[in-house]
Amino acid sequence: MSDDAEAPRSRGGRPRDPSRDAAIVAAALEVLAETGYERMTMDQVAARAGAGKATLYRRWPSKADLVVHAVGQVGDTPALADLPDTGTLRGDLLALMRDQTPEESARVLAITGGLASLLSADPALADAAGAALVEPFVASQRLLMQRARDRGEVGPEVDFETIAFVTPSMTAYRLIVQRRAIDVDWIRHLVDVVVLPALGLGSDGLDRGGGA
Amino acid sequence: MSDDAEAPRSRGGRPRDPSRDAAIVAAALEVLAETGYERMTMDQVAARAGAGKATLYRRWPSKADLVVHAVGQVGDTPALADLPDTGTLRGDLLALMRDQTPEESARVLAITGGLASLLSADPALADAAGAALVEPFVASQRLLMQRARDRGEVGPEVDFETIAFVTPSMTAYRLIVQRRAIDVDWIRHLVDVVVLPALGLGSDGLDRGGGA
Amino acid sequence: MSDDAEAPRSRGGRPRDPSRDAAIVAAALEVLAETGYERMTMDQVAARAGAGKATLYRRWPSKADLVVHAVGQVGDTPALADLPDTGTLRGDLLALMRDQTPEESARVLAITGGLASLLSADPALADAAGAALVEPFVASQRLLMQRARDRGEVGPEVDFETIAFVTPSMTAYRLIVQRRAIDVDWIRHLVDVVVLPALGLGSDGLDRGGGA
Amino acid sequence: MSDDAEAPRSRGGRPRDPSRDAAIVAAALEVLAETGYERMTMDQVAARAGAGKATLYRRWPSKADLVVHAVGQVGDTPALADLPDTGTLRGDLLALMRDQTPEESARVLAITGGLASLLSADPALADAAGAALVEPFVASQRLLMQRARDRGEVGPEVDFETIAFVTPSMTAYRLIVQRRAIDVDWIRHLVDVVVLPALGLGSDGLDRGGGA
DNA sequence: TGCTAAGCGAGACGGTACGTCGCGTCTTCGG
DNA sequence: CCGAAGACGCGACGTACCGTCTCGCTTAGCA
Repeated sequence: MSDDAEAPRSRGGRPRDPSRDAAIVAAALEVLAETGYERMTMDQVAARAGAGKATLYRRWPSKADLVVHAVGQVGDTPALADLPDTGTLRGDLLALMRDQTPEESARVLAITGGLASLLSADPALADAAGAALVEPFVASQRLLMQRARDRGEVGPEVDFETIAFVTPSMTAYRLIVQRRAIDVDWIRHLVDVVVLPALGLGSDGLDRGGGA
Repeated sequence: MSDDAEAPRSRGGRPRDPSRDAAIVAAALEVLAETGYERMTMDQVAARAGAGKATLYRRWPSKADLVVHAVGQVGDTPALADLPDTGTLRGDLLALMRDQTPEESARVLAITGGLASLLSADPALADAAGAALVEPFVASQRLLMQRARDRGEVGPEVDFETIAFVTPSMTAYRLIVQRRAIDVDWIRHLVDVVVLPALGLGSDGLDRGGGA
Repeated sequence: MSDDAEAPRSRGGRPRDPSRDAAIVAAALEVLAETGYERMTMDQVAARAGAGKATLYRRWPSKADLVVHAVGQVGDTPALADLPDTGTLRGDLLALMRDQTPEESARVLAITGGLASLLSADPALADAAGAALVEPFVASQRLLMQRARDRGEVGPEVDFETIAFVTPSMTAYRLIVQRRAIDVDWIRHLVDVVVLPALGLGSDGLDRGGGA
Repeated sequence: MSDDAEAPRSRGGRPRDPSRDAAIVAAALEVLAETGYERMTMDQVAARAGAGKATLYRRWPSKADLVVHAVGQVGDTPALADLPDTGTLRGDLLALMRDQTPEESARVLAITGGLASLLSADPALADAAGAALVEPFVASQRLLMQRARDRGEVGPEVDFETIAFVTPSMTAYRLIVQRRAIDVDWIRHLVDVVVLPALGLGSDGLDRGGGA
């Protein structure tokens, strides 16, 4: 990845005001959470950010791009580096979700709900959104499982490719279709009932009973 | 309480032409599959149905309502009565998907992709869409599992509530986010690697290896 | 004028209810006076007449035709036979307008105002409207003048063709453009100041002073 | 009290492009002359002006308002300052109409015909149309007569208020109801047969014979 | 210090789709 | 076959939003 792909700042002229980026993204997320993607308008966002529309379009080429970028900011994308390490896969998977306060969860719910529209707006955009929002999530799942295999916790024959999508898929479904928040109990239940069994980590005193 | 709770006004006036409903819904699904929700226009649908726009709006109050209704029709909602009965849960779950020809699958993919926008347009609408499209799917999963329990194939302690959502969730994710079609191999892999293990039906000669 | 131009009432079937004609025309005039031609709708007229729209269109081929017919009814078109005969042209011309009560005048004002739209809707229609509404008026002017000439009151060289249009034109202008009612004073002023001088009947003790 | 009582908001924002006003008004007049008010559509006007519909509606709140304004522009309102001055009232009145080329006359005919609809659309609109189109015409008549009085050509007792309306009224009638163009012969006949006699300017070698 | 190029808020602009409404026709029922 | 009721095809209306384009002003960085 070279640096030179960034020097079109020809010469002279007022530099962009970085404070506008933050204001616009914040306004976009607010409006998105309040009204959903369809009903959110660029004028609304500009007005709430105290910006002109040209300032928005100077930074992002379209409403969809702005939203993808904004939403990408909110998911404090668990950096693959500092994933939790509790010693067991179960502990790791639960820890991954533990930080989510209820408020944060509600906010993500609202935004995610408002986001679904994007997925069909444009195939390329759907890919971008998927890559920006979901892939990091899938990647962390995969990485935790790989660590478990390295520890010998999981056998070498297990196929991660499908199982790594279980939690992201079901989380997305719950957020978007069911519009229900993600809480620790639900995550624990999902891990114990679906993910660990699929990985061959049987029912050893895990949560196996009924749940919502 | 009788079923025919439908005699709203009638007395006088030309009755609605039921053939228009069908024509409109068909046209809507065509256009939806071809262009996606955002680019589909009501004029387009009306023209293709050979109808006036007023005829559309007399039946559905908005574009979104029309689409939700139309999409609800397409799911040849597996009638809970005639679900497959192959003797084993695995056979049943695979048979559930077997009818899907590739063409049908591609069509569902196109429509589903075009539909995602709707989920955020209006919470009530999202509920309606969810209820019309996904709940029947979840219900058949649940019912097949219940039959397996009745046969003694699955223990009484297993929690269906979460597991019944695995296949619908992952199917939706694949269709909407990944935009990949559903084929039998993928379904078999999903069933063998995730669903059956979660139900306690271990790896007895099942597809357990890697897959896409 | 032969009778045979009227016998398409083929055979059998319920005869038309003549009371509907009157109800429809009355309703049309009401709505026309209240809202003007543009804002008057056929549904409105039908509803007020307690009729179905088909009943309207069975009698008149279009909204414009209905209105022309209806307005033609209101102008109790001075039958050329029983024109007033006071012995002098001035007396005749004034008598022609004398019947108009203020209420009648206001009603004509309202309707005429609502009518103007018609004149441009369709050239043929404008002709029809002109023929039905204005020509009889012009004809009575012409006829009164002709009688005056026969009496020797007016010389044989005077050209009626233009002068017969003076009162109709100025009346129409006042009603449509100025939206002011026609009253006896105004008519007398018009006759004395414009019409009679044009006919060579000079200012002999006539109203010659200023007026509105 | 200064004249420039016009500084509504300004501060910021792109100013309205005055060239759009002209283009829109021109397009409106073209379409109006070609098709009449009823058949003229705002999309048509916008397309021909190379403008968006919003640009039309930003300036005029409705189709009717646009047309009234546009038609008001067409009347190359004989500036009261440079009215003809031939030395006699008859010469002045004829000169007033002389500039009208046949093409201009046909154009005015087409537009005026297309305009009549408006008169009933809304009383206020009718007033506006009257004020914009007819009042200047009446005013020039009145002014020419006043000059004749100042010259001693016309006696001080003659009432202009009614006579000034004769030519405008009869012109409007001819244009709108009869849909016939205005030509010099007809004007001369009108002046000689009606207007001058009403002013007490007798038949001294004037056109007094029959005419259309 | 003053010049210049670019950023900025504001909002007009060309398009395009929306959802509504009116016309004139057609289709049911009951008389 | 008439009449009330009202659905139908068509097409224009006026509104709203997108993404672009001016305006007049402000704000660096280079001279």
